[in-house]
Amino acid sequence: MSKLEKRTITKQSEDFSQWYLDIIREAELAEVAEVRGCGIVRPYGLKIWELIKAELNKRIEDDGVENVYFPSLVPIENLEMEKDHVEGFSPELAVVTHAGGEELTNKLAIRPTSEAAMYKTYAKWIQSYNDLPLRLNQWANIVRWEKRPRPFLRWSEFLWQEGHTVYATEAEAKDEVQKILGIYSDIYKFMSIPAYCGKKSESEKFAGAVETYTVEVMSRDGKAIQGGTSHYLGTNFAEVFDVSYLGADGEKHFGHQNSWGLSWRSVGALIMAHGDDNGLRLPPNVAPIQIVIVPIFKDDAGKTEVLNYAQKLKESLKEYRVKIDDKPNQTPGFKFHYWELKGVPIRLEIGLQEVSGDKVTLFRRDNNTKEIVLTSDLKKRIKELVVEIADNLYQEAAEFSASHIKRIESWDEIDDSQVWFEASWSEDAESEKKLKERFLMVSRELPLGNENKKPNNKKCFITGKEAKHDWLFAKSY
RNA sequence: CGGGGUGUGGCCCAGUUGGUCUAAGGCGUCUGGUUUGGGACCAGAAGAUCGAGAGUUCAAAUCUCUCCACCCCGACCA
Repeated sequence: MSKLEKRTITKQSEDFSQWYLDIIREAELAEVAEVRGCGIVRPYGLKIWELIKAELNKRIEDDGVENVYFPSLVPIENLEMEKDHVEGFSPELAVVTHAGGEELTNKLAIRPTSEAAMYKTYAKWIQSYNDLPLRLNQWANIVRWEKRPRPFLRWSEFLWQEGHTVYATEAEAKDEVQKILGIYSDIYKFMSIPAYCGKKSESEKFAGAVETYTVEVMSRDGKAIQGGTSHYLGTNFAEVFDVSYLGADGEKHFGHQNSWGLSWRSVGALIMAHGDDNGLRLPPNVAPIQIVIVPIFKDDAGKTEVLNYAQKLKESLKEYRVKIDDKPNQTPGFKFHYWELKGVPIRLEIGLQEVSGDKVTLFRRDNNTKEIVLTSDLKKRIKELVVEIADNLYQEAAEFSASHIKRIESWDEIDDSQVWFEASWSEDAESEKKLKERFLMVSRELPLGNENKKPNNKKCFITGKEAKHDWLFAKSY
């Protein structure tokens, strides 16, 4: 019973929201900042983001995108140039009104996204079709004064990557939208999370976009998290900022633009997709520490022997992120719990038993099981396990997601149980509003595979009118 | 912006019909010692102008007023 009292994490089944906050605090990922809605991301939490970032950066650079950096302050009139854009973002703008001890004549917004910050410059850089395509990306901080912040998922200030590209033709631009969507989906797979790719409805798309594509992932409480978006902007912004080029035909044309972004919200998705009642469960790809070695000893003689052995093991595992937890005055049991809470995928327990037997006791966090491995087999076993753990977490999440999407045919089948559902929909905006009002659910996406497919049911599940496609709906964060 | 709630050592919190409160307890921290195979134990220590201001009173963490901050449920939201 005394052990139960030491539990510092609320059970998922009791209060998922509290569980999430507990994990973030106890696993030392982040804490609430002095400024409302902002978070302080601690080293362990930031490292997870940096591992995601490194992988994503590599993929987009491999695809030919270059990194760039624009200022975080944007003249507010730039933001006001595109009508839908300003309507979408003005409520959540943070504005700088004073600087240098004086009131500014031209107010500056802290970027809520960078379309308006970048495209005037794009207009200068692009003169002819020979300057296209222009494919740039920036890693940046963003400020959006949301009414209801949430750690990682919706902080007032957050870090993300935003790609901004310009093509001569619609077809090329739309190709890229899909390619980026694929990269985002791969990034979630890199985190052992299945992503559902699809297109947003009219009401849910990005302010100023022609089309928004999204990757949606499922949290373990059955809610949806928008994991990244890839927008085709058409010539909406190009016409406003004069992003135009002289074509081979000698005529002026507007560029076809895309923007796409993925933020550290993905860290929140990672926590919610894999975490359990004992804490985080990190896939090896994004684990700040992939292997933790816990030495166990009784006296000074044993201590030296065990620590030497641990050191040797660490050196033999150089290709992994390995930590030896040799803190004195903490019992092995304490350390086991601590590193399980932090989600370290593999733990090696080493005591005199292991040293004398030339073996290690290995614990894997994904399924919480132990096995004994001969030291001679350790490298091979770990190489297998890194893959096995990632696959297992992916499988588990995929099965969970799939089993929590149900097909429904009519409004009457919807209940308040918070799971996703698929239904044939008329795509009528009013009906979506009605769904939101009654069940707090909205359309999540028109799945990629359903775009060119007839709906399963000819009748819309809300209006009874003609259905256009099969859509996914869910409550979301 | 509506509805609800909370502010007490680094963290969780007890105390709120005003009076041994000179503010209790747990976690953590520090010192010494014993320990270390699933959240160790003993002894000692440090650490709080009780969210802020004003007021009532012999007496305020406790009552009154004003303000501030944060959290939760919504509205809003790549």
